[in-house]
Amino acid sequence: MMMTADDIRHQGHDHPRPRSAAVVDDIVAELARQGHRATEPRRLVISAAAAQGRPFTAEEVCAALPCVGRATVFRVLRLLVDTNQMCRVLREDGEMRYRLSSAGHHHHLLCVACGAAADLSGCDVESRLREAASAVGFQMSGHWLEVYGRCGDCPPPPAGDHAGDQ
Amino acid sequence: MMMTADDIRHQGHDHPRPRSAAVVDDIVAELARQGHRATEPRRLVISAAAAQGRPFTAEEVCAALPCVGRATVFRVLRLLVDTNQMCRVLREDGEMRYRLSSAGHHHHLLCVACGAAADLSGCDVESRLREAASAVGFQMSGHWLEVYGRCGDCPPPPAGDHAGDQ
DNA sequence: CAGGTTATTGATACTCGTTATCAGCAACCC
DNA sequence: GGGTTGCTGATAACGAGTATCAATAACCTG
Repeated sequence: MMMTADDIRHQGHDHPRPRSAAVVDDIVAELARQGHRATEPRRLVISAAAAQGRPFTAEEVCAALPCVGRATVFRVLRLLVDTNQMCRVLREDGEMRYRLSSAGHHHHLLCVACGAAADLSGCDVESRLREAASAVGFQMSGHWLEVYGRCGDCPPPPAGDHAGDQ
Repeated sequence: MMMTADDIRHQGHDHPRPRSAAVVDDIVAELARQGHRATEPRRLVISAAAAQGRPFTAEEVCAALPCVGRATVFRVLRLLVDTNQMCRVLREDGEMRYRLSSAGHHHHLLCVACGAAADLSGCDVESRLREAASAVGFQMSGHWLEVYGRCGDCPPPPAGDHAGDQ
């Protein structure tokens, strides 16, 4: 009766083990390395997360996985965040979403048109901020940065318009 | 039976109209200019917000103003955010707080020790980000940045601990 | 591979912050 | 002063996330 993790990747690929399956395995392996069990619900949630093309909400995962309990979805997401395998993304309107990301510290480029996210790194904001902060006697220890705009795949808004966006 | 706005400023000042009263008047005037009525509950909420020394939650305002309904507190806070008289502040733990601020775009230095906030401006992160974003075909239109650390008034953490970095 | 431990699950009730509803009230304008 | 109509307060509802707890299933060990 239970769906398997592979049932989730229904993206039309012909390959028996698409990239997402490897991603799932990697994450599950990392969880195991940290003493967490490799359960089917976890695989399912991770797989569903990997299948998302953009930052997603817990609710979306719940909807995609009716066979997995709500509480479990939240638990797995939190576990992934706690083990640094997933990061939280703050949308411009204040909504918090999730995104798989095993990278270390980084920032996001969030497309306000299509909702896609890309990682931003190789940017030295950090040192700049540290300087500016210390100039007013503030010792910086961390920061949160999200960048909003329009990704390369989205057509620019018609010049001089007020329609079609908001 | 209703408290007046002035009853709220009980900070030990002797002046009949402390600075906060002027702040309240300014904000109420701006609201009026935009077609919103100058009601007593609004004055009370704004006054309570102005009395806060650091970013606050709606709950704190509710507690400080038992005579004002919960819904109204939230309504006024939202109105102030929508009219750009107040900004939202994201704490490191993800909690959202409010802060009066009529300034334009700016960022916050948030002290993780005492919870105080200071505005950060005169920092050219914006242009840096714009460059870094456009380098990957992303047209930046906005950003959200919070800086965490320790303000000048808070003693540095005891040497040799791990607090303060990540 | 059976068998025991124990982490994990799912259903549900609950919390918390915030918003919707709606009748009554009170700013504002004339 | 009196009428419009925006605003208020009480309350119900909401959405995201967590606590509870008995039942289940991973993993270890033999």
